[in-house]
Amino acid sequence: MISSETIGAVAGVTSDQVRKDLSHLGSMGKRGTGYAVPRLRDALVASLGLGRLLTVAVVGAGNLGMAIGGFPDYRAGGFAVKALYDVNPNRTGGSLSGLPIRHVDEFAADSAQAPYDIGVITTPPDAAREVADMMVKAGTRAILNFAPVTLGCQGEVPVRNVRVVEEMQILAHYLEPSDA
Amino acid sequence: MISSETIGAVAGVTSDQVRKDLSHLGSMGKRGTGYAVPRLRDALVASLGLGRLLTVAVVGAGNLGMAIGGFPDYRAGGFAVKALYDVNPNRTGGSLSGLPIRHVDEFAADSAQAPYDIGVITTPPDAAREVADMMVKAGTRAILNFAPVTLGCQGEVPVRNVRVVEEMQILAHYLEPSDA
DNA sequence: TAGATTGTTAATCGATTAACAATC
DNA sequence: TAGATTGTTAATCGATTAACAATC
Repeated sequence: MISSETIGAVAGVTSDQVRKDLSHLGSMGKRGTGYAVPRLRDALVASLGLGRLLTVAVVGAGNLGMAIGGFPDYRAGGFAVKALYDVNPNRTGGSLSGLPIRHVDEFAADSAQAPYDIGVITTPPDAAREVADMMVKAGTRAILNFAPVTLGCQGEVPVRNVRVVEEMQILAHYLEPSDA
Repeated sequence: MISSETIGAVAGVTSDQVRKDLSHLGSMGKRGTGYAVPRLRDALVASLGLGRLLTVAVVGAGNLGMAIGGFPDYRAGGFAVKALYDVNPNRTGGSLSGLPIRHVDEFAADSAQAPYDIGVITTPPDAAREVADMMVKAGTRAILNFAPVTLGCQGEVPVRNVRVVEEMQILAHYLEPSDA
């Protein structure tokens, strides 16, 4: 058993917040005693859709793309990297540590049955927007953009129903004004 | 000149929001005509501290670290990658496309004069928390964590004054519950 | 003057926090 | 019963949106 107080202390939020959030799952706790951990975990897994690995496609088989897609450390923890895509036929067709490297033209067909949960963009900046549009059209559920360019809200396909994480760009906003 | 209406249309927000936000800079606009672009830009640059490049240090000179730190595309756009750090003496001492590869023990001393704006963690997961603590102690202003591990709010040094971007982990939260 | 657009005040909305009756 | 802790309702807070007088 665990109390909302304990969960809050561990997570760095208030017990009120924990109870409020958990109440969305229904009445999971027992008054006077707290929450049964196994039952709570099962309910969270079911609610958040963590019962399966999130599928990942990496587009851009350059150094960054291969580093993210190809190495074991970055293939752990709830994510299943399914394929690496590139536009250059010289790079495609083979595989990298068991990860197939496919031509970017095959992305849509590969997505037809089951869209990717996460599309990672590791192309040069001038190709990023085009790739993002392609992913949106193919039903990719989230886009993580590592190309040093802001995709923003313009483009052929409006980015809706898809969260675009503008990596470095967004980070800059977190910084306080320069003291220099 | 540009109006709040036009800025809002481009940025995808309402004109009210634009005016509200810009009012923090003081009275920059002219009623009836809008905002003078050069004056507005200057005020934004001054306020957001964009007058200089944000300095970046990458810790972990593995494939990912070298891809992010060493290649031109990822060194553009307002960021100046200053150094790559690693714990393995066999990897340190040299340079990668002009970027010095230094031993991680030198990080604190290198930060003493001018702390890094952004510290990028590209180590294996079991070293990430230790590196984050080191960065916080050294005054690093923001941390971008690429190690597939959640740094969270625990650790030797509480993470204060520093935004930790939990890469893949945070992204998962953006996804809606699985439909599978 | 008349049309346009700002800057600010008021209203709305949602999320967080506080409080507490319910109840284990 | 008495202490503990939930689940929910009310209060607070901040941010977004609406409205409009000021004024270019």
